[in-house]
Amino acid sequence: MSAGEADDLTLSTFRAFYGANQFKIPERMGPMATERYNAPDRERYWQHIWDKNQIFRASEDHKQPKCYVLEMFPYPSGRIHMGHVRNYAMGDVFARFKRAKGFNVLHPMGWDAFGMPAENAAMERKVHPGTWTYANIDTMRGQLKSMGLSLDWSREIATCSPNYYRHQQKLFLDLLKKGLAYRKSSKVNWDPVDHTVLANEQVIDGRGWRSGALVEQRELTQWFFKITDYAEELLSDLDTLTNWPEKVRLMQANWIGRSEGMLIRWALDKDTAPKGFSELEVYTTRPDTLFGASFLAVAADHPIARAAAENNPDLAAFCDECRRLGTSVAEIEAAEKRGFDTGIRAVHPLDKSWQLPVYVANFILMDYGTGAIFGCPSGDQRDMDFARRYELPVVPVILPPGENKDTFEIKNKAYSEDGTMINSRFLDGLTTKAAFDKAADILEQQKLANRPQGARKVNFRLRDWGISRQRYWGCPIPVIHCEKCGVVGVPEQDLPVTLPEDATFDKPGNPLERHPTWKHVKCPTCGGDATRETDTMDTFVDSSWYFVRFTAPEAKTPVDKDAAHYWLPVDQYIGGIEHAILHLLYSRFFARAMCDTGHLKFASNVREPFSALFTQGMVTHETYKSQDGFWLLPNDVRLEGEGASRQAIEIATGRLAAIGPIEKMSKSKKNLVDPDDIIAHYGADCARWFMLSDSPPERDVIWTEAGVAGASRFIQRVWRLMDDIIEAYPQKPDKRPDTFGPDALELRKAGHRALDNVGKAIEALRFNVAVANIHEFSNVLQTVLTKSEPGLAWAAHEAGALLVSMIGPMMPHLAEECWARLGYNTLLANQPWPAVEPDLLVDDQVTIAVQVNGKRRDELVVSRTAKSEEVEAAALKLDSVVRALDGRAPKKVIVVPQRIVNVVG
RNA sequence: GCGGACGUGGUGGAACCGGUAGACACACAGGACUUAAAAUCCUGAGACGGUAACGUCGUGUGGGUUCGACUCCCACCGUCCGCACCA
Repeated sequence: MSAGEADDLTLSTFRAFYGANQFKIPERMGPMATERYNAPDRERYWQHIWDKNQIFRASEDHKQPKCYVLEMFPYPSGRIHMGHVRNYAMGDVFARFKRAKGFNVLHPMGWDAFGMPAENAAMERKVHPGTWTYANIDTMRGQLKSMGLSLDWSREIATCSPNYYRHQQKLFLDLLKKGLAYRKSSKVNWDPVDHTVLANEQVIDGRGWRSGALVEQRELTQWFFKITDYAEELLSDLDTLTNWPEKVRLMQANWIGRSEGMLIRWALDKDTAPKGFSELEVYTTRPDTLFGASFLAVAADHPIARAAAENNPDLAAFCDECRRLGTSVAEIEAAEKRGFDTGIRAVHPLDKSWQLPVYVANFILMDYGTGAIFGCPSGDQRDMDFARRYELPVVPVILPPGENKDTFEIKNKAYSEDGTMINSRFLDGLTTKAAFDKAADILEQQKLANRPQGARKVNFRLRDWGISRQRYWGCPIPVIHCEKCGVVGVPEQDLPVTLPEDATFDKPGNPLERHPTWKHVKCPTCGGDATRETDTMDTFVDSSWYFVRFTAPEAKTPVDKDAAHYWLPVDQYIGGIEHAILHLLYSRFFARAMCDTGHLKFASNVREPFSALFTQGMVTHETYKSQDGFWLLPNDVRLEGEGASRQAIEIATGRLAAIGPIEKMSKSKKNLVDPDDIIAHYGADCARWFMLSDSPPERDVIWTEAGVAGASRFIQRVWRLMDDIIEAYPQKPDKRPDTFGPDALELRKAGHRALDNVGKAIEALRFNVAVANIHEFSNVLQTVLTKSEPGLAWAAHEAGALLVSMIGPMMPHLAEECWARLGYNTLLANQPWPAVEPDLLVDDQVTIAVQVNGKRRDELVVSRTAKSEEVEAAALKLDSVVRALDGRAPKKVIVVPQRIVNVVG
């Protein structure tokens, strides 16, 4: 695929097609214009050519340098939306650019195909979820193909296919063997609308992320993945992800939530403790504040609370009330710190004669730490609020820097920062940190019931990942429950466990559970009657390893280790910020778990699946509302006027419609523009170009008709430029001339400068900057073309080729068409990125600014190699400088070569 | 409450490591071509004053460092995002 190599198939097909389809729009559009470029028509043609030549298939030659470019695969919801267009346009520019730079590029596409919407569709429209899903995939595949993406479609996967999920079941069984998958009974988030359990990550403000229903707490036996085993590594390895957005790393770090503290066992007073309880273990990050303690508190679900409540109806009622307390933002903010004295007394670990009350409190979480704390009101605002309400002692133990011990007073505001210890006996005078260590050391050596009283402990906020879903349209969990043998993994030769086709969706609940036969099986171990697990896996499991499967989608095992070793990690991953925690954290966990179960190996010792991540902004659009209060599609309104007098008119009724704020495109607000309409009307290149222009890719882009029309105009302009080149210089001179006139040279410089800038911009995913540079160059080309001088014929053809190469990754169809028009017999998509001639990047003459006292007064054109003294002398002679100095003598002159002169006077 | 990001013309945005702020584009205005419109081409434009040359001001606000600050430091204001009783 080297430059200049003729591609016979392409050439002959091209000529045949070209001859037969001489543009169908023959109208002359003005004196300068010839035929307009018919994008939709030509795009179909080039897509056909690329497809026929299979040029985007990744090479299996593992000796070449590789580049794995991946965009987050879509959920097949029905049709692609503008968010997809933006995401895939960006990924495609990068993939095509890397191909041109000589990499063996893997750029695959697939479908995140399991999930609730398919079941909802089944319920509403009485179609099987599979039928619905595959129909959507067909539609969306067609739409993606119409975008002209450089995808290797031979690797397409759908997670709902048994060919995919059979391997996922194998992975599950191996995780089970390794203890990384386990079952436990626990309180779970139950979505009463979707009738399913949700992961903590899927509960937002106390509501289900999909249904929006208030989540309830239920005690159920569920499957979990032991992501907490990797908490430390998942946190510390974030530091290696230097090509991830800082924001995402921070969000993950906060989510994992590491804290260093200690577990402390408090002895309970025998007379007051419930039967069977002699001690209470608490978790704290502040053992240094032990002498400021004034109470202990446990969660309502804590075993000791339950035990104490048995003989105390009032306490039992209080605990019930705590459990009912919601977790939504408003409820937490409104909730006061409340507690109930259990009557139990605990012995202070550093003073046996000191007893503290044990409360049940509504602000203690059972599933963090040990579900029990000691309260130090002076050092924690919650404890302070609690102490004031129940009139417990408030003893300041930390003196803030700069405060005086004798005058320092603490009112109702706790001080939780560092300082010097006070009122803390043998810790007095120490710094917070030293006091922490001293208290911790003592407690670790001190014994309570023959065991150390305290132990340093790192605690994480991260919980294990609950993956059980009581749904049909997901990957079946491959286990069998036998009364005699317990939980038995499905033998490998019986995989895949497939979903029954004849499930019913007419009522809520799990169709697998109520299926008459599916779950009744024989136990693989003892042969007795047993039942299948009817839960399916969270769909986030499917997307946690699909990028691995792409490296060898036909492999008989889940992973072809050689292929994975070659291709992974993904070199550039692109997707929405909404996956900052869920998908990206799960995938990082999976990569490690797959390594530890022997499925995967990485070339590096860092087990990160995505070495660079880019999170693109959303596509937004104005909203419109009719006078009846209904949202209107952009297609349903006509816009008139501009500025303050701009107004929208509802086409159907002719009535005025309200123009609302610019928001993310969504079905609910109806501010949608269908990519199909745009592609059919303007072409895919236009949609792509618009998406890449102007807005920096990480920020939101506002979709406007005017912007699209502008992009379309640029396409026609490039097309005319090719006409102009060919018209002015029908033949590209074979030999490069020895000399170039000033304009020809200027054109060459502009071309190579642009080439350099555009390459760097694409590499850094700064597509808007690349677009600006291309505009700038095309402006130069257009001006210079009207001149006539030595070397211009050659330079013009070079410029044409450069321009076309530069737009190639962004508008591949137009570029391919122009490439052919310029007379090349090859596919541009197979051409290498042109080499920059470094000599052309430097100018002999440079323009430097001249400042007087930091204020720009003039500019000076000097030789690039001019000496500072010469520049200084020239600057001082300038009229403007003399005037600005107003007779004063310059005190100092600063000359920054090739940049600026500043005269201080 | 905690954490983070951002703030530049009418608009989207650009500006390398502290060195000519506003590249490029959209919208706008004027002109050319046209019977006309569309399309295309040319020209103009940060604000204020001035016919102009030119001057003053100008990157959210106030200070600081520097010969020089959109860029670095401090304080504040505003907008957006994430987390949230995590001991």
